[in-house]
Amino acid sequence: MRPTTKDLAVAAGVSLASVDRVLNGRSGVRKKTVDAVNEAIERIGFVRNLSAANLAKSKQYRFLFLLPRHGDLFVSELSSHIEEADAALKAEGMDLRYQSISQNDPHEITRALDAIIPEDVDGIALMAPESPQVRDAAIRLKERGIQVVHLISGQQDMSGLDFVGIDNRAAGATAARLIGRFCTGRQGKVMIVTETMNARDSLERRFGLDEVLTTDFPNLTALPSMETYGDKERAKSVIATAIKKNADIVAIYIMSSEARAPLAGLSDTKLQSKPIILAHELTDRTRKGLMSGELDALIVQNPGHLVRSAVRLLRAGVDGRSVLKSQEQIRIEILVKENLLSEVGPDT
Amino acid sequence: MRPTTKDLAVAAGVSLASVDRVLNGRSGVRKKTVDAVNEAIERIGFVRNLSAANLAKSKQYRFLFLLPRHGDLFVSELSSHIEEADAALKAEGMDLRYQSISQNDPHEITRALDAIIPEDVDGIALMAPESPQVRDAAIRLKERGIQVVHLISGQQDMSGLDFVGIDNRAAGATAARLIGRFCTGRQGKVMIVTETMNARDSLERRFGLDEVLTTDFPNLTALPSMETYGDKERAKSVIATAIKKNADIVAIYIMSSEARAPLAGLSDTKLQSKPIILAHELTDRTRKGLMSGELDALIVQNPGHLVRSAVRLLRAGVDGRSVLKSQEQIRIEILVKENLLSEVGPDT
DNA sequence: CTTGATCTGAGGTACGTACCTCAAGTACCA
DNA sequence: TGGTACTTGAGGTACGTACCTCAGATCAAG
Repeated sequence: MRPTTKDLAVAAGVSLASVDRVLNGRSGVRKKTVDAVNEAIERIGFVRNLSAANLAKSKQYRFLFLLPRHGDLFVSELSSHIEEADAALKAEGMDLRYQSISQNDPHEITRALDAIIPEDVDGIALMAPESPQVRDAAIRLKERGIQVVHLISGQQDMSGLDFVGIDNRAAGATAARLIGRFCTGRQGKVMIVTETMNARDSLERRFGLDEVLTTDFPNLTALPSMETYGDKERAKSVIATAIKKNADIVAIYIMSSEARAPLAGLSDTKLQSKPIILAHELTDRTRKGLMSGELDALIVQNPGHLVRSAVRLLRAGVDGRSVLKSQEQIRIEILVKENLLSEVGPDT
Repeated sequence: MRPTTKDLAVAAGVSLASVDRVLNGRSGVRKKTVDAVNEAIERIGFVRNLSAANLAKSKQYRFLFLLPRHGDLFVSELSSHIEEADAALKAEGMDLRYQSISQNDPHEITRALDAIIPEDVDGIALMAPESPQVRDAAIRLKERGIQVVHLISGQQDMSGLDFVGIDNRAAGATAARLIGRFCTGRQGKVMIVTETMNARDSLERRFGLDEVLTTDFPNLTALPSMETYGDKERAKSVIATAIKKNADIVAIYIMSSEARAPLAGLSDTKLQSKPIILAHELTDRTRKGLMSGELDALIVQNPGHLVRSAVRLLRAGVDGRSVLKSQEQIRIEILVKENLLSEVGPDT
């Protein structure tokens, strides 16, 4: 059997009370006693029984995800994974919820953040576009004892707040690598479409893309980023204009997580030859596109991982534990038609 | 606060003892009572407190991983992830170990399996080449009340035993897709190297590769699979012979998890133009190869996921729970230089 | 040596579930 | 109607940790 706190007390030559004081970092313990306990922990290989600890604490962790209101398909993926994680983690004392906030009004977001009180919520996972107001509100939250992590987009100055999401520079670079490889021996332009370049993730992806494209694929020239603002008609018109000016487009990179508008805009256009098309995130739309051959590859972050990673970070924050940030790095996954099905993958 | 068994008893109008009988599937309960309890569970949203349950059971799960003795780099990756998982899950009553078994002697493997007794071990994760003797020994284990899952390779007739690993047919198909895409506009041969075609995974990968290559990439012709038997010198000679016969090799697919011998065999060969090279699994060697440009892409299964998935399956087996097999599907990941770094990824 | 502050030990309760025993209840059959 | 088998309830202990109180020990400074 594994050693218990009782065994630990005996091994350290102190009382259970002192062991408790050391283990839970309470004050009023001589350094000598602390050392004795720590030494005994090492010696007998004591590991705190998490089940018992959680039970004794009978602690509930209430975490709130704040997601953009007029969400795209990827946001609905996220919310369904939140529900799933909530169900799975209920048994461990978790209570996960999500709530919609404005997509672009910093004042509304700030008001929502300021309205949150520690009595209701232990931590927040915030998915919101970058703005100084929001950043300050997040810091105020933290000062009120509420944990905050940034989800997916992140703020420019993270101010010691944690970030959950992929390295978007690397994601853009990955896209460039695939595009370059898929276009071996061809010369031409790469069209880049996104919802808005105001989003930090789009900026970083573009940066990573350019880096690899200019270095490794001089045969390809990236066009200026085009913005759809999530609007189909606008997407159609800007794309049509771009194609008229550049008949030699060989690849198209859809940078934003919402691929519907750009894909709709592309539907009835004509190019010299079928271009390579890359998009982000796995949704019903992009899955369909990949299966049918409309899309050539996807660059994806796993929404389940995002949610669970955010929860782990928030929980570590509440418990005052530190977390290896590198451990919470979200993988940049590449999907083609053939490895798409394996994407139902484990939680793990 | 969340409802407890006590609340559940009140809600169902029965005693705590009956609730316990229903929750833990004990016999001697009228259907009517069972229904009443289940109805109440739904109604009040009862979720068993896992921490309390684990504590009360004070159960230890002892799982043993059996890995091939003369393991390649990927096997060492696996064992280090087992140690990691062991440390992480100790607090939840897990005890994970691994042990080396013969790589190819079915009799020795069978002896090892038959020597395992339920007093020592609750479950086995077995990574061994396909053979009838081993399959039967695994079934005997199960009959003795020891859970068994097959890791990575799997047996032909799974006989109701669980399998943890990627869909190797799909992995081969993914490789074909990448090779085909990376060789756009080129005509030539695809060299296929593996340790041995006796392994089920190599067989299936080859099958998936051929399927996609013949359908979608008629410009590429796959050569017969070449076997290295893990030997550098042999690798050198077979590869040299193949290249002499086929100067138009445009791509090389290393199917086995051990890429060292084939890569060594390729090191001082000359081809008309630099071929595309794909390999499997992320090890120090393949990471280096990918970074330096020696390798163009990797097809990878995450060893941490494999280990945790095996543990979940074994534990579910011990607890008599069922698991959605689709939930335990291991992802087929594609790595290029740019998304390699994100591969330190989270557990979860 | 006294005083006050700091530290330690003893002992208790609580968390929610598992599992045990024993008595009492119900149903059915002969 | 009595006997038997099945079903239910009451009450208990146990798991390992957290957290509380209070008395007593130890220590440092005056």
